[in-house]
Amino acid sequence: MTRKPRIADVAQLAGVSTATVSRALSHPERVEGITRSRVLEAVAATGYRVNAAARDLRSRRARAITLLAPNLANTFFSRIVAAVQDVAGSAGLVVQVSDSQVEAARLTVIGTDGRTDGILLLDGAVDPAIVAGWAVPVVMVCEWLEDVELCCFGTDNAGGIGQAVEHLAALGHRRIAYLGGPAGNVLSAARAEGYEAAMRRLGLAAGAADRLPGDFTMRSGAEAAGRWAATADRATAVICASDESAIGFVSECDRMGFACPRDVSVVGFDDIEFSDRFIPPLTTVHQPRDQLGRRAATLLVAALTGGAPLRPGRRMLPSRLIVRGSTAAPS
Amino acid sequence: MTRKPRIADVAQLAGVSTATVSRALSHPERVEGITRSRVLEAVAATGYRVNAAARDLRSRRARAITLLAPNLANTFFSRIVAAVQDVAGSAGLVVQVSDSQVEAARLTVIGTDGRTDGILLLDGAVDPAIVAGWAVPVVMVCEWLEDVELCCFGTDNAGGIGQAVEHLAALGHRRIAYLGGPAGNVLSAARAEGYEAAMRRLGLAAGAADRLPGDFTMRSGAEAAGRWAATADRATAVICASDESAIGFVSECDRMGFACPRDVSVVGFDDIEFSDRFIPPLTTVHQPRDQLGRRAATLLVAALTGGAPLRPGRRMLPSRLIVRGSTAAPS
DNA sequence: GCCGTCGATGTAATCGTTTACACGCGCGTT
DNA sequence: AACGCGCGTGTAAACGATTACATCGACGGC
Repeated sequence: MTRKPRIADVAQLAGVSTATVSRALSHPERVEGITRSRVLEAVAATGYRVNAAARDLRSRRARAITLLAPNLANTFFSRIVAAVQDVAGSAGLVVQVSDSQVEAARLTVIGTDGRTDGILLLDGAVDPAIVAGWAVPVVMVCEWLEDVELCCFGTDNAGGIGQAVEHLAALGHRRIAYLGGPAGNVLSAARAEGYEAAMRRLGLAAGAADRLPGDFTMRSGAEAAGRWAATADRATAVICASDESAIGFVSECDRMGFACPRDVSVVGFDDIEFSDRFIPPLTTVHQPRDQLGRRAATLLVAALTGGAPLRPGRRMLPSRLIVRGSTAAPS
Repeated sequence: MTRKPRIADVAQLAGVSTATVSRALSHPERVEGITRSRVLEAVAATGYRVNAAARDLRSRRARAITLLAPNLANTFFSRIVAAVQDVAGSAGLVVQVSDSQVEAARLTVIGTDGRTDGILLLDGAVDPAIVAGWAVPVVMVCEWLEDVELCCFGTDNAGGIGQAVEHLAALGHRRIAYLGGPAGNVLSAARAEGYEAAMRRLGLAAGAADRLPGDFTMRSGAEAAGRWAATADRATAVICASDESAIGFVSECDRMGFACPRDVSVVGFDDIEFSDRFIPPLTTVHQPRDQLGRRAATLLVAALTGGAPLRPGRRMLPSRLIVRGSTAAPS
């Protein structure tokens, strides 16, 4: 078997220089039509493929972007991954994924070894010093870093929760509990604030027992249900910081003999695919994950290819309450 | 600002040759202790990071593997992505992801441009000719290519469905319908065969109306529910080719006023995270997705780093029916 | 007829490593 | 003493593209 064809082989076969071959492939408009077709013929004849490493080395670009998320298995993130892959792929960029919760050393390397041209960061809990050390542009999605000026896409968390509180209040609920997200998470904080603000605005009091600890997971939702059931004077509605925790909550309620929405109204956050098919269908705050991923990726790609500067600032897409079957008037 | 430090800068500062620096970093055992520490000091002092493109070019390795799946947004695949990323990351390899349903040209390039050292293919529907054209080792996960000899990890599909049929039969069901997967999919075929075989084995007849078309999605499950409800002599149990379609089926039944398992028993396939928290909790065939991803990745990584040959053949992990609340004796 | 310009192409330097090979040295063996 | 060996290190040749710069005609304006 013969060795892999190089650009020189193509050049020889086409009777031109390697420079012309290179140009014919990456800047077709710069070579004359007849030459170009001769080159393309030779490429086809030899089965030549450009060697990405050589190209990357010389042109100092990796033609790849990296997506960093705290939990790739999560259905919330995977939808974003898909959107990002779609736009990056169309732009000829490879998408690399990595868990953002690895040792600092590995995280540092990602942004400094030249294997990636830009980073999409979906985790607001990474050390800002590491992010600052990266040599490539960064766009944050969903979450953000508190004290760092970055370009960032997210949804209006407080506003979404506000709509949920209003919806429940309009149904007649007065005791509305809140099942929060993990401590230290920026989304947790923003959503909790949205809850507190809306409750105050509507003149509703939230007692200590109405603030349930959680961490976005189904398990934490189920645990919260136990806690909720154990309180003497139960809230008639619960707003959950994520759909997963809402599903955990409702499912555990069901196991304990409480029905939703008969005994308790429940609102989620995210509008993941399953929410619509849960029983009851989950009332939830829709987050345009596809849009989020798509727009963030588009911006990053533009910054890389067009050199359009990446202006810092939080771009918040509106969130919207989707009313389904898990909320009803208190009985 | 000064330019990025190169290996020569480190070498100069440490008073050694670039070869020694390179060795100190990639083959520490080949340089003497004192020299090595001098080099490491210099690396720290200069803030040097090896340039991945140069390294890849010279060593003809990409230090990356690529995962190809038909739908990255799907929660079924994302769990596998996470597992793969975990083992590859620990081995120092980057994971690239891509949609396997793109034009042939893009798919071809993936395996021939030297940006990846190996491919994890989760799609049994790609053109075998393309796969054959790839220059790197391939491991298939979950699905497989019918006529190509590849190393492949999967679960015992027919066996899993068999257990489901037996379980339902033991509960007293005689009319057991089957909601299939997309036509042309190898898993669909294997599971459908498992259904037919088990029905025959147990002496149960499956009528035409008992074979419902589907494509693994929730939507198709919901549609199947409509079809099921419309048949005169309804099956008392339905086995679905995926959890998603099972969830779609049950949820649509609920909307039509049929309760599960009171009016119909339903079994899923996959055991995705939500199944356990669905209402009712879904009886389903467990697929060890984490194990599947982990083992496939481990094997591929071993083949790449150790040069262990990748022996073709289907490695089928056992599947296991998890009995939960969506199945009961017919009423 | 001369000169400037422009477009197409070739020449060769360059990107930053890794690694085959050479070299020098110390040591144990014959 | 001669030799072989192994170890640690240096020298320099790859790896395979891209691209700045040079070259060469053709062409148009004066």
